[in-house]
Amino acid sequence: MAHWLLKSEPDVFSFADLQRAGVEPWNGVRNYQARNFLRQMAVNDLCFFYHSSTKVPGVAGVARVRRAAYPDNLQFEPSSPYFDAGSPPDNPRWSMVDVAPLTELPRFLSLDELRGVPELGGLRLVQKGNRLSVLPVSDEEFRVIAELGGLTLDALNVHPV
DNA sequence: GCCAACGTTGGC
DNA sequence: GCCAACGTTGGC
Repeated sequence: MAHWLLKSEPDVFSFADLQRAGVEPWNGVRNYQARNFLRQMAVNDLCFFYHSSTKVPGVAGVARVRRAAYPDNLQFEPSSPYFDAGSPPDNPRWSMVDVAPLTELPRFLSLDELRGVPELGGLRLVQKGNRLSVLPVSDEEFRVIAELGGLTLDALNVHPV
C-alpha cells in the first residue's frame, strides 16, 4: 500500500470538515505532478491530511482513498474556478479521487515539529520551495509521522473498504 | 527551445 | 501582507 499527503487550507476545508462530510471528492488539483500522484492512488491507500496556509500548518489527521482516480468534473464547469477550456472531454486532463476520514491525529504535528525530525529529512513537505499539494510519503516516513502523532499501528490496521 | 513575464503557493 | 520558490505561458 502506498501512502500520501494531501494539503488543504483549513479555512476552506479542514479535517473536521472531512469528518463531517464522510466522503469527499478531492477535486481542483491543477498541477500535473500532483495529478500524476492522484492517478497512482489505490483504494484504501492512507493519506495524511495536512493543513496549509494557516497559523500553525501541520498534519491534522489520516484519510483513506475510497475511489481511485476519475475525471474531475469541475474542469468542464465554465463557472468553476477550476474550469479548463483546453481539457478534451474524451480524454480529460484532470483527475480526482474520493477520500474519507480515518482518524484525527491524537497529537497535531506542526510543520515546525516535523522539520526537526531527522528521519523526515527526505519528505518533500519539509524541503525548501515545496508547493505540491499531493505528495508521496514513504512507508518509513508514514510510520514515523503516525507514531509521533500518537497513533498505534493497530489504529491504522483497519479493514479495507 | 529559450527565457522573461506572470500567476500561484504557502510559510513567515 | 510580504516575498521566495516554482510552474506556466507565450514571444521570439
